[in-house]
Amino acid sequence: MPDTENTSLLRLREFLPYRLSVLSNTISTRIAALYDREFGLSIWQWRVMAVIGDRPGISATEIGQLTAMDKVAVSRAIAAMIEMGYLERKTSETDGRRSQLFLTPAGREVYEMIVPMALGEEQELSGSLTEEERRELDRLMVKLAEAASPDRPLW
Amino acid sequence: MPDTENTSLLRLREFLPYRLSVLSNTISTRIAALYDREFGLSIWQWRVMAVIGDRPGISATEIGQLTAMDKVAVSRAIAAMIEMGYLERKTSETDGRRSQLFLTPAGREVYEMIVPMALGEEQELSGSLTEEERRELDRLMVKLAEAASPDRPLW
DNA sequence: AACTATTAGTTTCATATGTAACTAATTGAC
DNA sequence: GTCAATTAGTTACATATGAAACTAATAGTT
Repeated sequence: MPDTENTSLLRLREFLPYRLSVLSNTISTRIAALYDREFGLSIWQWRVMAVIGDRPGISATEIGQLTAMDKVAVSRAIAAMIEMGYLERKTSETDGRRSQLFLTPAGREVYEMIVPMALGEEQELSGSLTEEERRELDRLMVKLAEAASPDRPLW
Repeated sequence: MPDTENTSLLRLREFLPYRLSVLSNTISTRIAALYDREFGLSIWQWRVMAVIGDRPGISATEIGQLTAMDKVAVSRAIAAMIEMGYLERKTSETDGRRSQLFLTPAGREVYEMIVPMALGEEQELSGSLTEEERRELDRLMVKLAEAASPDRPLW
């Protein structure tokens, strides 16, 4: 049994973390370009908007928890969208540190346009899978997420 | 049929592009921390090293194609690892623009240590799946990659 | 009430990253 | 052979990102 000089072979393109990363980046880049072109929003801004659209009055910290973004990124995304006139911030009456975030009419307008686009994008993606495959993918991703962070309850 | 004010609902956490991104980032961050701590290598540097270890004499451009990294990122990763003494560059004799890259003995040493770690990491991840689930995930990812970039032959 | 610890969110700073401009070498057309 | 077009790789610049320090408000302890 010749023990050739090649230790244990590792081929990047068969390597799960690598493949996941490339796949995710391919998709994200594509979507980012779309939202940027159409609405001047970054992915992060769009994520924040998505959450606020779904839960008006939510705070920055909660957004961070829901989107797995860190608080600096959330803060910046909010600041930019307030600047653009898409968001409005009220200080919570019961806790002066906490902010409560809402879409402005202009923000809601964008939101209502972008949601169908986002869903369409997803359709195009997961539409390439059968219903059963989607369920299976979902299941596998949950398993991987658990394996990747045994501690944190990510989903 | 009440048409409530909520257009078509989008819940970020059920949104495939978002979920993929979070999963991939979770895994990448974890791996990046490991390689950085143990060897002072970034993920990009490690990817470049992985490819060179597998194909000594490869050029920067080819590395870019194999790793889906852009040429600037490849160039920087190479420069840093030459600086660290892990890589060696020879200019191709048949084409003066092309460089040929090799691991130095020090670089190979790191490579031989890191490969098992990387494989171990992957084991921990994909070890959470059965053999059949792995094959299925593989298949689904290929489908998604094709749907995401109908043009480019990514895999 | 005063004092410490904690939390929400922002700012600062250093680093990472991507785009575009650039240099150097090669190829191809004539 | 000369000159434009292409290719490999680097550099420069502008922007994005993350960690840590910071500010302001609240909560908890005595």
